[in-house]
Amino acid sequence: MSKNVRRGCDVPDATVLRLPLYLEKLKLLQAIGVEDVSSRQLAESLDIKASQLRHDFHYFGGFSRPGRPYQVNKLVEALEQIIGVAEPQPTAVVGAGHLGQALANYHNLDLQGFPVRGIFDVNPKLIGLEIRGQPIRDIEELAPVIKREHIKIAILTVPAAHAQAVTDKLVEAGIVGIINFAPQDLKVPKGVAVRNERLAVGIMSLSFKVKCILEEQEEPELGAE
Amino acid sequence: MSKNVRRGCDVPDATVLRLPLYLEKLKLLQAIGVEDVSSRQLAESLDIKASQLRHDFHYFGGFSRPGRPYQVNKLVEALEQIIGVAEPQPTAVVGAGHLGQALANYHNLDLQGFPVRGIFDVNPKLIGLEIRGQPIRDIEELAPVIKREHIKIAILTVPAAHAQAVTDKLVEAGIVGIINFAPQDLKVPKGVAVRNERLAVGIMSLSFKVKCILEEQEEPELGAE
DNA sequence: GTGAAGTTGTCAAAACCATAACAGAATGGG
DNA sequence: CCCATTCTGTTATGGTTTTGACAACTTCAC
Repeated sequence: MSKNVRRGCDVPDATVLRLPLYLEKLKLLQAIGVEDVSSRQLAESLDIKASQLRHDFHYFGGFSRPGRPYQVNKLVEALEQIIGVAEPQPTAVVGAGHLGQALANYHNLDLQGFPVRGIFDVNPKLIGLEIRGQPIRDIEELAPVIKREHIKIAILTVPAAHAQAVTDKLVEAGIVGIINFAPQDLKVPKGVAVRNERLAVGIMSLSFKVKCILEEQEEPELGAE
Repeated sequence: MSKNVRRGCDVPDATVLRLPLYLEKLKLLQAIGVEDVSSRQLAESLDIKASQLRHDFHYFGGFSRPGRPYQVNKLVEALEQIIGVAEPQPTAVVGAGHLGQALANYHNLDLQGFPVRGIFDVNPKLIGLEIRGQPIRDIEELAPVIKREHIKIAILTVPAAHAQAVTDKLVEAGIVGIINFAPQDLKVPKGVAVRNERLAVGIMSLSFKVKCILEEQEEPELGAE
């Protein structure tokens, strides 16, 4: 009977990627005072199938009972718990170049539950500068600040050449999750999660589709009929 | 015999997402003078299976002959052609807030084949300011500049509330691909591709995994044995 | 020349994910 | 009370992607 053991991990990646979308939309509904929502309504507003939504939720056990629609408040609470943003997750921004500063300024991060509690760089010209109340600190202060503020998640925006070295420091300091904006694969030990956010990948995959669209428009009569 | 018709589109998304990674790694090899590379070598350096790499390449026809490893130069050229960056793709940045400015400054975009040829905003305080040689222009100039510079791809970094309205203008002006950083679904006509880059989705899916890791570490003895 | 080692292109099997289908439960109207 | 409707949880079906397997080919050593 090892079925009950599953506490809610070992869920397909594809499902995990959708959870934030569900939460986002539900918070919106909550904000305008909607109390109940059916899987069909919610799914349609996200342009997915209702069965997929229910299937996704099913990994975490029932959020409602058959016959009753979902209660927005309960669902928001449950998703926050599942995603891990029921409590705010203090976050560090490592690398205070243009992108790092932009992210530290992005107050939506705060709203979503990821307040920035530390900004770091090596450049002496940047150190001391304040962004939304947080000073840019010398990267040497990484470990103490991370421990003091109980930071588990870091946003890495340093140049690719330094990414691995800084990552090692982050892991050493106790960071468990890293969002990597550097075009560089990171090696981390087991027990640390990395998510790569590569702008170049995104724009190139878009470029591929753009090229396809333009080619199709040029020769629309080719092929069948 | 409609098999030869396939010019290289209708490829799985998952494959398209990997093409930039292949190209990136191959350019690196090229830079250090490597001439040949086998599917195994290349795959290992990207932490994927060699069979998957060959399978991906297979969508576009053979890049080599059985028995011979791939020639780095030819492969780079072929991938650039496929992705559509054989020629530089002039790109617009729409929304010159913190993120927009950071992206306009990100010179890696240039290197990857996406030179910024237009930066736009509505804020009069920003208009006229220069970023890497490009002035921030009034958003009213969108259409003429896009046409003059033959821009097909736009990076959208405006607030969510304005995202759809600006998108409509972009489409009207002839944009074919949009990278959307706003947490807002965009409606576009057929013939326009959109790629969403949502930081919130990334950080939340990471948060989920972090939560799982921390829970596992707390109770590692539960379950089997 | 011949065999061994290594390679690609290609197809088949396995794993994974999305969609559809349906049983059981709640609600509301008559 | 009872039926029609609506809903979820759950399982089955269908499709896509990943992985494995192998034939055909090239190179190199001997």
